[in-house]
Amino acid sequence: MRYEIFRYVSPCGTLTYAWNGETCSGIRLHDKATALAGDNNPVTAWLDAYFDKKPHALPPLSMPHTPFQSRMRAALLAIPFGKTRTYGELAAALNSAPRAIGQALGANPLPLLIPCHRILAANGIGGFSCGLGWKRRLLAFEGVAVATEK
DNA sequence: GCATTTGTGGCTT
DNA sequence: AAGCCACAAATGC
Repeated sequence: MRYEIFRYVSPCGTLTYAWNGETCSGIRLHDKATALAGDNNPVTAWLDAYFDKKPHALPPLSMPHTPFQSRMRAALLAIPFGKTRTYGELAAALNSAPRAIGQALGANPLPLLIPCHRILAANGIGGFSCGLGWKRRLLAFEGVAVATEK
């Protein structure tokens, strides 16, 4: 399977994603030197819409590696724009445990497309797999005030 | 109140 | 099968 790394410049920074022509298999939130210029992929379209605060259907994503991530994905996608949930809430929704959620989210190969950045700790911002700075920027972009910051 | 510890539950490799 | 986790709630002080 051949895939290419594309680059997308967003208001929150530069990110790169792997697009094999059919599905998005992964996304990285740091610039990659070998990244190609972004093109009219569904992923780019989605990102464009997202950063324009417009609703848009997700591009074809490579299926999660585990069934639970599927549920998690659904739960995450259910979070409206600009809203956040806590790990505990999400855990309750998935009938799971907060730490497990963190683990699963951290291993999520598709951050941002699956809004894992909207998950905050009960009294903090929590963490982010691809750099906490991104999370803060994204939340700020969505107009979410993080309580923990001070 | 604040700091630390413990419990939890399951995901990832 | 063992380690790992981006939490949370409960104690101890």
